[in-house]
Amino acid sequence: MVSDPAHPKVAADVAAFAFLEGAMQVLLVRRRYEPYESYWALPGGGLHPDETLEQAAERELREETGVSDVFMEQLATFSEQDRDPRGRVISCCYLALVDGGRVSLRPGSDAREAAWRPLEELLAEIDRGPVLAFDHDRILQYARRRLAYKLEYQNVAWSMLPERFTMSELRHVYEAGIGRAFEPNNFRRIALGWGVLAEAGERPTGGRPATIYRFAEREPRILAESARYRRAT
Amino acid sequence: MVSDPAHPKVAADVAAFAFLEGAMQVLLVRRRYEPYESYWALPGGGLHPDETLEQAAERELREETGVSDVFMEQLATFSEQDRDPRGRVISCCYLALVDGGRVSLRPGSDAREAAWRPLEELLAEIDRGPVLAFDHDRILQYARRRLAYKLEYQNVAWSMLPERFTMSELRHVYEAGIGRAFEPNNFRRIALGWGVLAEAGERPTGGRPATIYRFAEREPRILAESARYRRAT
DNA sequence: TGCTAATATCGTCACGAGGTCTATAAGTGG
DNA sequence: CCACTTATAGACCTCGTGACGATATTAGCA
Repeated sequence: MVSDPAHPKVAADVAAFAFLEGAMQVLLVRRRYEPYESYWALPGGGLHPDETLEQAAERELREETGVSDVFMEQLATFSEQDRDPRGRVISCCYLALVDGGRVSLRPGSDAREAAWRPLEELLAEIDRGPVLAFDHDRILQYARRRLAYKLEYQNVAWSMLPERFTMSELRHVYEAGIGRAFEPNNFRRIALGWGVLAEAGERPTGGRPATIYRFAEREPRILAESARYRRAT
Repeated sequence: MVSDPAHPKVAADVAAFAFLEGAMQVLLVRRRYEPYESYWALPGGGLHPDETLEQAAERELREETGVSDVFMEQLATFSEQDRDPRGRVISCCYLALVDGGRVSLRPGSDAREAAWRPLEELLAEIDRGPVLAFDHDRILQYARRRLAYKLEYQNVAWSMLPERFTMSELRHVYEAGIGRAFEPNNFRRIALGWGVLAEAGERPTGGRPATIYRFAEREPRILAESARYRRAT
């Protein structure tokens, strides 16, 4: 497969995250073919002529894992010459946020299997040495930083939660995505201050029942302006 | 110029900003050839086989405008099928910050001329209708948002200032880049609080002389953590 | 029925960042 | 000597938010 260097191969890869079993998980596929045969990798593949990069990312995610209809945002484009041993491949990477309880994994033809892997464990493993195919270790680290930032900045957590959830569940998503424990009461006060949560009943918990919330608007919205050295009168 | 759709043409474009004559300016080139002949556009061009996208952005900026050795950061990749009438061209766009007093413009072979254009006026013109070639109107709007965010987030203003500057000059860069007036005393207190400014003499101003500052470190650094719902003990 | 444990929710305090405003310092030109 | 300009400095106040304890509501159990 020789490629005209003026027209390199272009691909889209996806770092998809979900909150499952109390931890943040990333969606990986096991490669069926060379190169990196049997390695784990981020789902992704070549751009088709009739689609945008975002459409390619959605299609590859659907084809390789069965996951569709999720929040997606462009991350960055990676263009190092040696990132693919087959030749020049430029990869535009996307961040996807998935409600893990809503989707079921169906590995596609290019993948032996698709699976959620705990993010923290995987990142710790990567710190000790290469794990994923291609430059996907680096891409995953990049995606993780963006995930943390995105959660603090916009109300995108609804993408990773069922329709109805408790304040604890919301907090757990934030704690897992940002990688830090939060004071429950402070988190609660601030989350309610966003003005995007609506009450939707109660749920027994083994202790005092928890209020159930839903997102009043399932559209991305800036949660907090960075309010530095505000304007003069 | 027919292109294999599986291997589209890949280009890098640059939105370069500088603070000149009291206003934020963006660097444009006037196109010499079709399509969009004689239109103003962002500097940019096709990726060479032996370079990364960032290297291509630097090279195109240097070749078309004479500007080199500037702060550069990837913005986003645009892949709409119809963004170039010649066929499928995917453009990876970069944000560049330039010290306008340090560089001199030298238009290259692909450009009739290169010029700084006042950002606010240009954006107002864009609001009234298409102005730049291709989808560069949209890319410029995207770049402007990133510029504002970047200034608040990291100490990248040194890229747009001479070695030595006064607090007023620094504030003017922020006001022009973010598009808002700041209370001088607040700005001063907070800028000094960053801990990255060092005093370097005085300069007469027509009133009380201004303290001259320089950046103690000319490396990107986070200025303010987003401190929301901090961790529990 | 009491007691404890567990979980969620609520109230309060303190501190610091940042806004507003006023005062002072140090030049220029009448 | 005074008015004017520009930069710098201090005082004060509000508000967001981190820290911590108190209260509400269930289950389990003797």
